This record gives sequence, C-alpha cells and structure tokens, in this order.
Amino acid sequence: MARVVAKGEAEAFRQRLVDAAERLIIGRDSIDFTMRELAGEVGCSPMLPYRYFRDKDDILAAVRAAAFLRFAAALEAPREAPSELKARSLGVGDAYVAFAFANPQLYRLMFNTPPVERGRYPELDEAGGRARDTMSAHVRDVVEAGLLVGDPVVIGHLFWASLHGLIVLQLAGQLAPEPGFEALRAAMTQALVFGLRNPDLPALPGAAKGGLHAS
Amino acid sequence: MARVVAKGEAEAFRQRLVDAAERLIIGRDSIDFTMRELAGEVGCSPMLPYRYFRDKDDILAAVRAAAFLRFAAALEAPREAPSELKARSLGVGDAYVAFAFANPQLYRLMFNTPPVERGRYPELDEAGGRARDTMSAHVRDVVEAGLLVGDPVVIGHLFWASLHGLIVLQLAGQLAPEPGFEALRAAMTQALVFGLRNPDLPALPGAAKGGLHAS
DNA sequence: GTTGTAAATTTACATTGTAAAATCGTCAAG
DNA sequence: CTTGACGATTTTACAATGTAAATTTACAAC
Repeated sequence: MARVVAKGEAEAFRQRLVDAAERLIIGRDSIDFTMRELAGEVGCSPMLPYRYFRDKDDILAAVRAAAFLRFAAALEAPREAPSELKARSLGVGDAYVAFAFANPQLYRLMFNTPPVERGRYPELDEAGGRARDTMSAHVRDVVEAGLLVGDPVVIGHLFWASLHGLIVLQLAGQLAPEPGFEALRAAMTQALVFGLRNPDLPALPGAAKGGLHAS
Repeated sequence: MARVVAKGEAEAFRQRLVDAAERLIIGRDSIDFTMRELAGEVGCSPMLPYRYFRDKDDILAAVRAAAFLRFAAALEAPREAPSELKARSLGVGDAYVAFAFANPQLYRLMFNTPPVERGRYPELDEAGGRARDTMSAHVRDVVEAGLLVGDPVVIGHLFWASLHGLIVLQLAGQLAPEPGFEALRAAMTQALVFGLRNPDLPALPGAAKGGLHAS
C-alpha cells in the first residue's frame, strides 16, 4: 500500500495553499500571482497544488469563499454588541466599509468577479450566502423596529448597492478628493434614510421597465 | 529617404487598431485578447501594433478613452431633446443604464480599471473628463431648477454612485432576480429624490470620519 | 527485503507579451 | 537608372506562464 495522507492533512494543506494565495494577492494588490510563486510561498514544487485544486481558478474560488466568510464574520461582530439598534446599524456599515478598504483586493475578488454558475463551487455559494444573510438580518431588524419603511429586501439592496458603488468608485480612483468618500457616504446614508422613512411613497411611473437585465 | 506615411495615415491605422481591439473585447466579453489576435483582426503582422502603441496597456487606454467619448455622447443626446427638465433627467439615467448594459465590457473598462496616474494618457483624461462634465452639467440644471436641494457635486455623486453600484452588482450577477434591477433602480431613484428634496437635513454625526480613503 | 500505489517532483509544451534582428519599399542624390 | 539611407514591416527569439505527462520518491503490506 502507498502512504495515505491522514484525512485532515490534506485539508490542512489546502488551507495552507489558500492562505498563501491570499497573502500573495494582498501583497501585490492583484489576483495575478503565479503558480510558481504560490508553490514557493508554501515551499512545495510548482505542480503540487494541482493535487489539491483542479486549477488556478479553483484556488481563487477558495480564496474568495474564505474572504466571504471573514467578511460575514466582520459584519456579524457589531450584531453581538450590546448597543442599541441604531448604533449597531452604523456599526455594521462601518464594518462593511472598513473591510472593503482594509482588503480592497479581496473585496474586488468577492464582488467584482464575473458571474460563476452556482453549484460549481458549493463552498463559495455557502460563504457568499452567509454574508448575504448577515446583511439581510440586519436590515430586517431595522425595518421591524420601524426605523425604515418598506420592503426589507428592497431596502437592503438600496443600502448595499449605494455603498458598494461609492466603494468601488473610490477604489478605482474615480472619486475626486473633493467631497471625499466619507462625506459622500454620510450624505448617501442620510438621503436614503430620509427617503425611506416616508411611508407614503407614490409609485414612480416606469418602475418596472425591464429588458435591461444582464443574462 | 524612406517612405514617409502621410500624417493622417498613421492616425488612421491607430484607429483601426483601436476599433479592432474594441471588437475583440466586445466579442469575447473580456479584456484578454492577444496581440496576435489583434494583428489577425487588422491583417498585419503581430508586431506592427507596437509601432503605433507602446504596449498592450497603451492600446487598452485608447479603447477606454474611445469608450468614454461614446459614453459621453450617449449622455449628451438626451440633453438636446426638447423635452422638459424632468423627462430629460430620466432620459439621461436611461441612457446611462442602456450604455452600461449594452456594453458591459466597455463599462467595466471605463470604471472598474485600477487607478492610473493622471497625465499618463492625456487622451484618456480628457475623454473621462468629458463624460464627467456631461453628468455634472445635468445635475446642475436639476438643482438650479429647484427639483433637488443641496450641493450639486454631492448630489451628482450620490446618483452616480448608487446607480453604478446597482449596475456593477447586476453585471457581476450579485443581484437576485427577485426585486430585479429595474425595480431597484426605480426604488433607489425615488428614495434619493425624496431624501434630497427635503431642505432641512440635519447634519449627521460622524459625517467626516476620515481615515478610510484609499491611497 | 520486494512491491504496489499515493504523493511529489521533474520535464515538457503551447501560449503569451514583446525585444531584437532581419527584410522590404520608397525616394533623393549621383 | 543606380544606389543607399532609412522608415515601415515582418521574422525570429526569448522569458514567463498555466498545466499535461512522465518520472521519481516514500511508505505500507507482504
């Protein structure tokens, strides 16, 4: 018989590879590490990673999943805090922004990556789902408390998308220094809170125009 | 003496290269065309493009600049229309969204590209500036007409960033089909309009938190 | 020991961007 | 017309990359 690796060791090595890949990505602020670099980082031969991952994309998916998990954890932390609802909400937003700017490469990897058919990387689907659930739960709390009025799913998406837009524009260097990211974020939050507090929103004409969805 | 290319011919060839590159990018929905493909597309040898552009990045910058110009033109069109202000505003938003979804690769190239030091590609700076100016002019009109209240620069950024956020999430396949892009866009517009119409916005605490700007 | 097989490495190769060398084509001077 | 100079173009060459395939290594059962 051949040497058989203790079940856990394989998983441990996978983890080492994922950690090393993340380190490389963070270090160079780009996804373009080479397999040879990765091997060097872990101290193995360049082809060994292929025993543990199908290919480079597979490794990237694992890094992405891990990033989603850490991101979800970062968003969950303020939920545990014993502060009152409004303060906790601000805390979640702050945590979101802090994570994005502390790990811009990972943030881009998480949300900027071209769509992958679901089911291809179950680990990734689950991690992404967890981050999503954390955000949703928060919004639900706020709406149930009556702080905002409307469909929680819609409201959550509005805050998410607007914050995401500010972040990616900032990361891409598209925001002039003038108003500055934080001022814009404050103004955005305020405008949305104001707009969503009002219970009698008249239906906008053309609300369901359709035909523009990407595949 | 050697054959000297008529001044205009060099520019024409540059343009052919840029057009071909754009065609390749659109065709494969990705920036990763090869120089050999590009040469094949224009019918020259693989190294000839290097006489007209320093390197591949240089070509990409030219494609990007061209995209900004077309984008700016698309946003300017509704401005000429003889409709009233509110309708024109909707038209500009529609044109923005239509462009993004009609040319997702170009849209990403324009706004999703890592920051480039200004002055490296003057042509690009100018094209980007023109798109920016078009958007600003629009917002200025709306604010001057009293439809929205506040600093036009801030207001413009809020609409821009929130719309951009929705678009890139949609392009990345991150938006669930459930509320759907157009419904979210309508809700976002409505919430912002509502929030920005109110003249007495109390200053939010922590409006200038700072320290999170990317370099 | 010998041997079978998983683990790991080594080799090999096609594909990329692009540098450097070689070739070609035109025009001015003789 | 010949020549030669020099810009335009192509050809050749190479290092870097992802990864397939072949090879070697190391341990468990005999």
